[in-house]
Amino acid sequence: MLTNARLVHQSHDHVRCINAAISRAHALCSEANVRMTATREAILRLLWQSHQPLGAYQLQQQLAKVTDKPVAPPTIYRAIEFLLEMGLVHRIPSLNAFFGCPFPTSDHSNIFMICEQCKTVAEMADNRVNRLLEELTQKANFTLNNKNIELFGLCPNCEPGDGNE
Amino acid sequence: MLTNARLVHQSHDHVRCINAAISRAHALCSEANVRMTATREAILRLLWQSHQPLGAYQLQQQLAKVTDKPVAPPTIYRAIEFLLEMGLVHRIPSLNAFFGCPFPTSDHSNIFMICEQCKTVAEMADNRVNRLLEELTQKANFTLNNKNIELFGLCPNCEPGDGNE
DNA sequence: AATAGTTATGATATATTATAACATAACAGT
DNA sequence: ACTGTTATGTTATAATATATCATAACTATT
Repeated sequence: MLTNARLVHQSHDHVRCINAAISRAHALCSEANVRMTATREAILRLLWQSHQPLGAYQLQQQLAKVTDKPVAPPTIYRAIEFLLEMGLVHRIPSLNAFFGCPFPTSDHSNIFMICEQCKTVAEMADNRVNRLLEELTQKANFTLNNKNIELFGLCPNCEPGDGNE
Repeated sequence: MLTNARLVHQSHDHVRCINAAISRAHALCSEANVRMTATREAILRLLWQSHQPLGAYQLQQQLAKVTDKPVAPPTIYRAIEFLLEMGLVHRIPSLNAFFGCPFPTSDHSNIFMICEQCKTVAEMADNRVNRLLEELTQKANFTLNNKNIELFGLCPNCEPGDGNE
């Protein structure tokens, strides 16, 4: 099982998170011979600001603060589209929101743990889940191409009883 | 494992599907002391017309055909909200669309198999999946409340090689 | 059956999310 | 410098969803 849950749910040096993600992104792009432009990097950076996903229009607002000139929705969506294609970000359909993928190089059979209170998203990949779903869909003669597994609940920080601080 | 995959993917007496769903719905509502009104029934019926999910505005159009007077979006969304709460329909977030739940009485740990070609949705519930996800989330100290598991691929009818007809 | 309380719908407006279409700019290779 | 490609600007609009206030329908009790 591969997960960033510990990282997401505990306080950590998030600047390193961001920088690591950005440099990974640059590496992936130059490898793929595609351009990590200023806009794209800015958006990716914003999506890494926290572990909470952001909507396109939130991104637009945040971007307006950071850069000088405002940017229209299509630009935002184009950048997002690019980042999605490169596997650098994920979209959470139930939230209409996006966030930086912590494992851009691994295959994307991803499971998202979405905290209903603080909205942070942690990610998980697990082969047993993959195998099980593969088995079940095969029984139904369904050819599985893609998954979106959204788990809603409370992260350790928002769980009243415990507390992880 | 509980699934309606066979039913969805094979030709069957769909009028019975619909009627069964509607009478189950009535039963559930009278049991819960809530009202299955004409609008709500009409929408539920539309959502059962096929095994393809419908968006709110599609429902609005379809409803306009069936009934005489047109109905505004809030009415549609309110009916949907009610049906969702009663567990009679599901929303597929990636599609912004809704469809009739085949197992309104069972618990809703549901897995959706969405055909990328014909758009039909079959549903599945499986305890192994539930247990596995419970186990994984526990390891991450995440309290699991709800799931949305969307599987994208090809149903047997749309799979080129095979064919199930 | 009149009344009051609750629940459902009508109606209007508007918020939110996403894309179409066409123009311009920046870049990459010759 | 020129050309083709890729990225962004700009404007408009489509598609999805909700807020708000008014009216109607139902329910239970007098």
